[in-house]
Amino acid sequence: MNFDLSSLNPQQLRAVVHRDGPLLLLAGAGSGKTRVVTHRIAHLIQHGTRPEGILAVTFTNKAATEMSERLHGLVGSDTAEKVMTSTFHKLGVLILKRDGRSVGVPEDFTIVDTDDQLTLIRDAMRQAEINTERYEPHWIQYRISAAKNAGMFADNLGARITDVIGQVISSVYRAYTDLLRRSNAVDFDDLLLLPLSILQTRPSALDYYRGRFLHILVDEFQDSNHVQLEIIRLLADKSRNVCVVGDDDQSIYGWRGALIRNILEFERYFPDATTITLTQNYRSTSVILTAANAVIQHNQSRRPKDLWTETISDDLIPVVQLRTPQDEARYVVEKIEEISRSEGRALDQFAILVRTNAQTKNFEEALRLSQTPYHLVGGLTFWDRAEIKDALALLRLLVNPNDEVALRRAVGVYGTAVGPATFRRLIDAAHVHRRTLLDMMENASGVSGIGGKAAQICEEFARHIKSHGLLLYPGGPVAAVVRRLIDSVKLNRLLITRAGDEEEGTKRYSNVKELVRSLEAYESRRGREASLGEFLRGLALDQTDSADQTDGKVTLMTLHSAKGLEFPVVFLCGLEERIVPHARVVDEDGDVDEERRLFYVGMTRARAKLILTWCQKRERFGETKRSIPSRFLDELPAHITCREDLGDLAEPEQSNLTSAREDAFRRLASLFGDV
DNA sequence: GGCATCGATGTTTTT
DNA sequence: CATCGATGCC
Ligand SMILES: Nc1ncnc2c1ncn2[C@@H]1O[C@H](COP(=O)(O)OP(=O)(O)OP(=O)(O)O)[C@@H](O)[C@H]1O
Repeated sequence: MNFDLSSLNPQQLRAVVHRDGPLLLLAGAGSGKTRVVTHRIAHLIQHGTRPEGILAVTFTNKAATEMSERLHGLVGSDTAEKVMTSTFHKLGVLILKRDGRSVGVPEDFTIVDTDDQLTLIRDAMRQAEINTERYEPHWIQYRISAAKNAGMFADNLGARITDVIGQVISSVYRAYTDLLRRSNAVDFDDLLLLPLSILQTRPSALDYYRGRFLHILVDEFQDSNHVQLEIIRLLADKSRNVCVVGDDDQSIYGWRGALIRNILEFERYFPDATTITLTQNYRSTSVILTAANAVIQHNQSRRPKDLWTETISDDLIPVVQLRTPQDEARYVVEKIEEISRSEGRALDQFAILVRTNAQTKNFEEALRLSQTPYHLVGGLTFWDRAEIKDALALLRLLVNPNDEVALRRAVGVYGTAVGPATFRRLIDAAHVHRRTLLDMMENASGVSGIGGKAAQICEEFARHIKSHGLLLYPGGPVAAVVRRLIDSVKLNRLLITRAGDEEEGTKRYSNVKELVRSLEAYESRRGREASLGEFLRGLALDQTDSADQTDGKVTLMTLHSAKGLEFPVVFLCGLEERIVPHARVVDEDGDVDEERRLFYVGMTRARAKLILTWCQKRERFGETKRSIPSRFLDELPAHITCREDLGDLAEPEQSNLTSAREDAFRRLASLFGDV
């Protein structure tokens, strides 16, 4: 073990060695919360706790990886590997795999993504006879998700909200759940809700997990929702060994059900909790911290904190005005080169943070053009390509022949002649005969209403899937079977036909081969433990390309993805009204304070240098519109910022102001008949 | 039942 | 502007 308690300040030390009962560490950005978590784990292990008995939960994969890496450095790889560092959703998969049968989920379940979810919601609306014109499927999807995050099943929701809208949502929710279960599938929210339900209703399961996880630690607890809190509550109820850390000022997931009160009122849920706060920031310079503190001060309800730092700096924070996002990207890339050269910083010390994934496009172009190595976090990935989803649909079917969404997609690729009507008949027949959809397809000619051509294609397709499905068995080869299936359906030709262009089709097929390579890599990693189902579930949960090295590369990502990370030099870009705060929040009377927290999170990622930029013009939905700087920029103390104007348009704020003033003047003048 | 064209809608943010 | 679903024609 390679860790040293003397590297902690007295408060941190107290938290690390705290023994009896629940512990809450509520502290500001960069005060060493995550460091406490990792050191606490190391300390527990050193004092005899089995590493397997420790569960460290985070909310994002990146945070889990980060935690795991820090742990490796502290206790060595062999030990670190045994500690269960996981996201809540991964933990949910673990519980569902072991105990899902009691809630109607088989071992080899499918996890549907948000696209599939929407497809299913549309189906469910049709089934529940809800007009898709009258109710926006997206909105229903959102409402169902919100209900799930609040711990409600369809019946709970229907009983609780008795007005028409509540009934509409709960009826779709019910039909949607039926569809999911019939497909042996769950959605992301189910990965939390169903495990909670298991823990609540199956005492033997609860006992098992309580015995397994003797110590629980949760990072970024301000982002927990109702269901997550309840899971922790149940798991820790007996041992009382729970340590949660977080910062109310960094709560940025309210839109997916996170409740700040989970952390602010922690003592209500764990009455015997000890609370420790940390006030020294070890990350940022005084200038950056002063700026961040000044901004977050504008939020109404928050726990006041007095964060301070010893790192004095007199570098002002540039607030740079650019003309267009293209200019902005070029400027940032040039600046990175310049700073990198003058200060001898490697490129992995730089991060470009933006509000939306769409904003990354211009930066990618500029980075590529200047041949600056970069790495993009999140956004649309390799796995979102149509041909990859097509191929994945085939794999999903191998594992789970009930996966309706996958079947529809896969058949569509395999051949024409099978459309919605055929599908409907198959589903109905499967229902009547209580067989899987794939079984019905195999005997499609026996289903009334399905004609020769369609039946033939169905049967052919079903035989491909079935015969290859038989080749999969526990401990057996995986990638080899998949390769065989892809050859036997002649995916290569199918993709070329579909693309209508040899070259394009071949390109798509090479992406599929890339997918197979990734499966091979997974298989050699897991050896005989490898299973296609696990590979697919892992992919649903985490689409990070593990081959994408971050060393020596600039990081480009959204503010949300940046939480918990730190970089010596941070660029916060696109700081305009309608971006930060986002238009949707402003227009729909949303939570502007959460947007401010997002800005705060961004600023506090920076260790040494923070550079803020905004553009005068920006394209939205094809048309270029004038932008004005984010209101949050006005909240920065003027004496620590330095405004730079690299735009070429007249100040829009001023011209607006002027014209408004002129307007008022004219109106006033007209009253006196003096125009 | 497939296929082309048209039009609405969307870019928050993640698992 | 680009995607995706709905509509209508073959
Ligand atoms: N006692 C300490 N002495 C020196 N450095 C420290 C100390 N505590 C924390 N740090 C350093 O400060 C930085 C921030 O720590 P950490 O990431 O744990 O903070 P955090 O509170 O989790 O931050 P955030 O909430 O903003 O994600 C890290 O680089 C960490 O190594």
